[in-house]
Amino acid sequence: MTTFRSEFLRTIAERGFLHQCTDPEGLDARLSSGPVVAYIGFDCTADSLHVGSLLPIMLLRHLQKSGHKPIVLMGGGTTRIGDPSGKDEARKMLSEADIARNMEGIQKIFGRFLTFGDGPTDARMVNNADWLDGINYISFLRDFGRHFSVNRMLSFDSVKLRLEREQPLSFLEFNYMILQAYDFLELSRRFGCAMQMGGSDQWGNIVNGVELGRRVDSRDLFGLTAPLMTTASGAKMGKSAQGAVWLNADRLSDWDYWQFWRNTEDADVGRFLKLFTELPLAEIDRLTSLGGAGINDAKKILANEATRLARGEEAATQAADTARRTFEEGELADNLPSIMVPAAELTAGIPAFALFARAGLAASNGEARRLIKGGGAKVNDGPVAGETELITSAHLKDGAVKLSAGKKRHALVKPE
RNA sequence: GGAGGGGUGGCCGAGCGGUCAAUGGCAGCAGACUGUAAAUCUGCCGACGAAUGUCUACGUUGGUUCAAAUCCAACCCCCUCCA
Repeated sequence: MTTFRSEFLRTIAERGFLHQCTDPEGLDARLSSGPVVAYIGFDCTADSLHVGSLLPIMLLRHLQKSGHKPIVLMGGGTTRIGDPSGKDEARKMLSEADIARNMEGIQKIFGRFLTFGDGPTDARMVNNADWLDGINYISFLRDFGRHFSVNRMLSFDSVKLRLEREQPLSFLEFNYMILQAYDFLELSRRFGCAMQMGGSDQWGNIVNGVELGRRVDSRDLFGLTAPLMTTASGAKMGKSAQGAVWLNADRLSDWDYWQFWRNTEDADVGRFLKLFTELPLAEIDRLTSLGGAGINDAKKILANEATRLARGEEAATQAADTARRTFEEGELADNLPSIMVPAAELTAGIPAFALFARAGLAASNGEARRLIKGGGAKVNDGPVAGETELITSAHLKDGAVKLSAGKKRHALVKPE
């Protein structure tokens, strides 16, 4: 690929964000000549986003940092219909209150990565329910439906794959790309938005939006996608022991978030440093060239930087400190995730399995039992005699009992 | 509306009257080896219970049977073809 003149394209190309672009030269010229408004759409089916969404969030951050205006589009309208993707499982119908609450939670995350406001390069958040809700079917079809060719829609990967695999594809879902294309048009009209970004799976939808803008308004719109994030071993990103790796602190502790990055596979470290931190490339090259034990230092830096972005400076240093004390010095760090247990209960004694389940180290009593039987459970770094061994206040050390599931997952039990 | 195929645990996918809490793979958890990595090997992997065990689960609801994921009926949903 040629060298870009615009800071934004150059940055994201160097850092590995760039997968496809509708018109790289045109976009480069446009970005070089002044601030550009660009957007990425996000679902609001949950009250937090997970690491899987981090890539697009970082794209918006780089965009803003290089002097352009990011728009965060919340899919309030589309969420209301129920996201039909991912087969036929129950389409959760979210109430407006749910959606509003989810948007609020998600907004908190963006506040960490973007600067919101009314200035020329300040980010803003909009909800597509604002225009989708009021659509009149007939006039919508007449005004916009005629610009879509079914023949062409059928040729898009998202649709084609489904048909080839004989998987269900509802009309609703088929219409998704039309609604998304319409979002782009609407944003270009309202805010002069000229670019849509997204994951590579959004390519078809984005291209449709670009074309709709040209046909209806003769606008020059641009589309850009980032590669789909997987780990080097091919797994989807964002899953951890406990499930999704949430960006919101109230869904996943700072400690666990830091640990997620600390446990990155060797082969991913360089790529992740480029994508999920803002360290200069030279520094990243230096870190990843260390090899051997040095790669562990690179992982710590990755964890620190990534945690700092999402959770703040303090959270990052605390998590790093806790990790150092827990893993490298083997002492009891009081910043581990902890649960409170009534002092009286602890005096009476709680069966080990029940305590592990309560501490969140096992999903059920049965799982806790298996963990203990399998020898993976530790109390105060010592072995557990049996599943039913009573843990009492006699086990308190420095005011807490340390439970461990394996070498990495720890929790403290404190009396209250 | 007609004909055919199908709906099984987080996912994929066997089973097709008892020995089925249901083969296998993926994902996950733990152990060994290491570097809080990967790869590899081993164990675990519905819930509850100290436990013989109990309960819940093979689209839904009924039925046949001593016994049903497996047979029958109706219904719901999906796929393909025809109208």
